[in-house]
Amino acid sequence: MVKQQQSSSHAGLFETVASQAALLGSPARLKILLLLAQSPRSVEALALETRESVANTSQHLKKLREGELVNVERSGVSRIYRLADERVALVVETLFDLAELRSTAYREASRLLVGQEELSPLSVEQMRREIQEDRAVLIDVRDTVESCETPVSGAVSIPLGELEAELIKLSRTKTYFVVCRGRACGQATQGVRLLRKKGLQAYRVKESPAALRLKARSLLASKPRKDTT
Amino acid sequence: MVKQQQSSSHAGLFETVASQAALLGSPARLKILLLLAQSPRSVEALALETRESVANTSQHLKKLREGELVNVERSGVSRIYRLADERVALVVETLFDLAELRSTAYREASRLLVGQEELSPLSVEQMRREIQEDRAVLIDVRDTVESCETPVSGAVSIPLGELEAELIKLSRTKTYFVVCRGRACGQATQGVRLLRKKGLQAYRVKESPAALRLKARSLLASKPRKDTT
DNA sequence: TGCATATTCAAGCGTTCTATTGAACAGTTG
DNA sequence: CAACTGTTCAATAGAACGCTTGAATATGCA
Repeated sequence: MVKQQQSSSHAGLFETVASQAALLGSPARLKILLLLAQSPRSVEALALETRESVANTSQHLKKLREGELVNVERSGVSRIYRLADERVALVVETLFDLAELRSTAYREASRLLVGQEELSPLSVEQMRREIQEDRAVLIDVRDTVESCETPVSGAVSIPLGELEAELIKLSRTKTYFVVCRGRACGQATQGVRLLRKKGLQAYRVKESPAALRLKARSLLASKPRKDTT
Repeated sequence: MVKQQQSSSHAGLFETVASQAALLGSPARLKILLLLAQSPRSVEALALETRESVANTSQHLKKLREGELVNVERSGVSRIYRLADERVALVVETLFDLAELRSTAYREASRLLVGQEELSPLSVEQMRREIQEDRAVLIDVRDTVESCETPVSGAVSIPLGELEAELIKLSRTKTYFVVCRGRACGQATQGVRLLRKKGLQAYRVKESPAALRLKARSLLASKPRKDTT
């Protein structure tokens, strides 16, 4: 038995937050947001990459638009959607963090897709130091479109498809960190396996480019260092 | 037209994240989580404070339990629910951040409930410095149960109901920062208005106790200072 | 043992959500 | 102007959701 207490929310504060949070409660929309976090895309492109119908994708985008999470602009015959704010990507990332922390179902699914042994044992700060001191190289295996639109500072762009051909140029004395779209993307794992098959020391970076950008910024804020790249 | 690209999610990675995110897409559950972020509570207490039926509250809690966001333990005749992890509170806080950033509806609702002019113009770090150097006092106006369970480091606990009686003891030369449950809670605003009516310089702290704890920790990590309190 | 209390369960009802289908609506290009 | 393309809209069926009601379960206490 507890004494009653004014809930102090006459207005729809919780309702507005919930309606935006509910937008993140659909796999289809999470996929869309993850893709938009890499680079702007047309409806058709999103539909193709999420394997959903165009109409369905358009409807999801409509909701995301109404929820002020994405913006549209016309470009010729198509409409290009983009995240309304980089911080939207970070919130999505936070949800993946949460699932990793607190959902056994997620961890099982993740084990199947991404593997564990490829993960980098180093923190982002440690990796960054290794890279800055030339003992390691950070490879971004995403499409060039994506790595141009949302570049990872200090990373070399080698799309996964070209990685095998580039292997010959890689130094055997360095450590390789591989980054892709983030947790829910298997590309980095594939890249790591490719590198390891050639005897190179390679690890997967768990964080998404957006999260890396944020961390880089806060690292710079707390202890400024000279920028490589 | 974009070249097709393996979506690389055979397993239900997005589905698992979405199912957890969907839990946060309901106002009733957000209220529950906000309350649990302050202190553990029984089903009945939660039902009373959220003004929902007990059965309904129980069902929401069941979902939250299945989603591994809360834990239960028996205590005599009632069952006490608590957040499974402090980081769950931070994710909820993040969603409120997002709404504040990106939902005009939220900002309107917030203006009605919480007011703007009471907000502290200082960052958390600045406030903490003021407090450590004795120019300011941080007042936690939550119930003593809550302020004991999730204390705010450096804060004095004066429940809102007792604030008026305590006014006489407050120094006129100091600045007062008032903290409550966070963004969606009007108590701090009421406290600030009370203090200002007496001519004291007072501001509302937007962050929740959980967020303050996190920030305090990372501040300590980056530039260690001696701990007051 | 039996009653009171706190919580959960089961069923039901109205609403909302997702994905599908087919049509409508621009802009673009010949 | 007409054909085409990319996108949105409208209508729909099926599932899921949120809340209510009433009953069932389990613990504490006389």
